[in-house]
Amino acid sequence: MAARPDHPPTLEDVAQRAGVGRGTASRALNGSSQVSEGARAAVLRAVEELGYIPNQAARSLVTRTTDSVALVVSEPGERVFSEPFFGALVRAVGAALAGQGRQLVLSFVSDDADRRRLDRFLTPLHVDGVLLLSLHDDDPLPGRLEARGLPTVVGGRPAQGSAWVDVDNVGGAVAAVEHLLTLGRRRVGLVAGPQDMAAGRDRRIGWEQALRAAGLKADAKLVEPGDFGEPSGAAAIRTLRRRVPDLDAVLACSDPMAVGVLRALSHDGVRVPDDVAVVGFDDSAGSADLVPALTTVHQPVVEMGQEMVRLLAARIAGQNVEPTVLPTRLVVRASA
Amino acid sequence: MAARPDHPPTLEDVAQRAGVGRGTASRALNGSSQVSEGARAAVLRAVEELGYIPNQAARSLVTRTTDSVALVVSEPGERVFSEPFFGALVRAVGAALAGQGRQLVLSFVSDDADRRRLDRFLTPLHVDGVLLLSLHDDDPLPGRLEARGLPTVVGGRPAQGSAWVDVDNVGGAVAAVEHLLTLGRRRVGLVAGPQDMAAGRDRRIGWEQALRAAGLKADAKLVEPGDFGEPSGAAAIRTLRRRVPDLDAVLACSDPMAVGVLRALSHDGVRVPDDVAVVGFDDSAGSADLVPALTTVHQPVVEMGQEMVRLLAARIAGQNVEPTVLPTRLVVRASA
DNA sequence: TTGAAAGCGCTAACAC
DNA sequence: GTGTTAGCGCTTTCAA
Repeated sequence: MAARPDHPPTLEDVAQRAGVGRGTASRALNGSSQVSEGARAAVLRAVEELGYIPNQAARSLVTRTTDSVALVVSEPGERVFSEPFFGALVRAVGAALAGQGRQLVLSFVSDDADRRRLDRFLTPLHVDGVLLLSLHDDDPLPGRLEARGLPTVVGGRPAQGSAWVDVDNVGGAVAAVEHLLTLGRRRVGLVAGPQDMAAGRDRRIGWEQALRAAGLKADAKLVEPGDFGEPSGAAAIRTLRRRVPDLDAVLACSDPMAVGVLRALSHDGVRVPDDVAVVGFDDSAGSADLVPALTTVHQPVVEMGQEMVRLLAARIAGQNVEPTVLPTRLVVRASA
Repeated sequence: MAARPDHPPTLEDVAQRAGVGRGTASRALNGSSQVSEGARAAVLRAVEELGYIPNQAARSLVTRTTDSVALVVSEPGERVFSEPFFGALVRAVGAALAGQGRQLVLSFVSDDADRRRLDRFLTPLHVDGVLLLSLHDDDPLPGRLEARGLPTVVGGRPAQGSAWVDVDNVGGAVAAVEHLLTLGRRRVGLVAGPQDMAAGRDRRIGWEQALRAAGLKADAKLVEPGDFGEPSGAAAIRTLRRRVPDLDAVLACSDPMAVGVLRALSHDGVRVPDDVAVVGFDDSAGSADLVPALTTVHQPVVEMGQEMVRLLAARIAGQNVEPTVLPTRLVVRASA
């Protein structure tokens, strides 16, 4: 039983019960080697009997660490969060953090009120580090945080000057287009993503590279941008086919857009892949299941979450880290 | 400038700069009425000049509150998180919590290691309350937490004895079936969800109710369960059509399953809605956009998140709350 | 190896 | 109204 009636047991209670001083109890629990086996055993037993759980606030006050990291999602619109990609990434981050005994604090920033609130929360005293999912290019947050001495890792795009993790969008697009060319296609369209996001730009760059490398022209006519959403994919493929009647293949730069493309083609009576071959990007963990017959560029979402957490841990430990580019992988399937 | 060289300014620094005592500074910042206007202004100015940010750990240590709540996702499988529903709900919860000045701590529990870890974290000293997304029926967590004196609100299914928020799945299914009957359909199949989840069961119950109320038989032959995923929807509708050749309508109990149904029907050359009318459930925030032509039972995900947060805040404030059932809404569209 | 004691930064009770 | 002070529960010197 705890000494104080209603409160949970404190370290003092544990020490008393174990017949040692508070200092020894603390050392025993924190794995100091300067503790005799006997003392350590007594403390551990007392902990067990009392159901002692350390008070994190008290510990933080003195250690100036919190064992928690913030995952900040800095977004332009709302749509993003309902996409599978987000859930999968958060899941991976959460699991990786748990493995380090750290807590995941999730924050969204969409307006100035959010920004003000976060500005007071994102300090070295409140979190040990921050993971940033920044969807637009000119986000000032990473810089500000680093300036405060808060280790930060950016996910999804190269933020200059800070640690980041990205997937190889260029390489993925190259592989996709090469695959299409191998199939004998020569008019490969691009249902592109937004060009103010690195992911959108990089995929376009890869498409261009592969085309040029094959001696083909990366004609701007072959490109129609969307917003990563399904309807925009459907609209884009229709525009593209109207503009380029002999289009025989298309690379859709997001999962939902690929679905939109497929749906529009199917609706318009276009045979896939006979008339038009389609390759999409697998943005979510399980999209391969959603469209079983679609060849996709697989995005390693889980690995990305793990890598972000790994880099952040290193930075918290004071090490310098190199940015990571995770390889993408072309998953070839018989197109429907 | 802070007194100590490297550390961020403390309340003591603020007080000194404002020319008041630490107590007054504290009162001023916490909005006590027992502070003169002059003193308050001086403190506020000092805060501004120093860039003072309160040390939450120190505050928690004495107030025994943390201004943070845990969102625990207790899951059977992995798939769930990559579904749009999850992201939308987390988003809504995060926003609502931010409005209360509380932090969102996200935790996943899938194995025993997670359970042990959470058991040490989910205490009144670490979080003010917990929001629980429990996907299976027999989760012991809500009971344990309440026993610890930790306010808990369960989302997604009625957990007996505790506060919970659910959407009116029964009513939604009833409305869907009634709509189908109004259209003149008589053989209304059900692509059901897992029957060990309340959401799955309730939708089936609503389907039965509506059929019986119309004097029709809720034949078990008309029901084929899936796992909420798209492929299972496609498989289910095929089984159903084989078993019930004159099937003229179907209610699909999840977003992805509805998509699977539509895709299978379209692939099999079945006209929708002429041959088979389809109604789905809109589990995500934006599914209406995904399948623009599908009539759906709209699930108020955002409202659900807000309501969970609202109830939790009330419970943290010591009030008793009634469980909430959020109304669903039938969104009728011309089926494709 | 260990106990005692000094804080970490804050709130709240207590005097004035 | 306001300053002073006593802790909140923990880690970490500092002596012993």
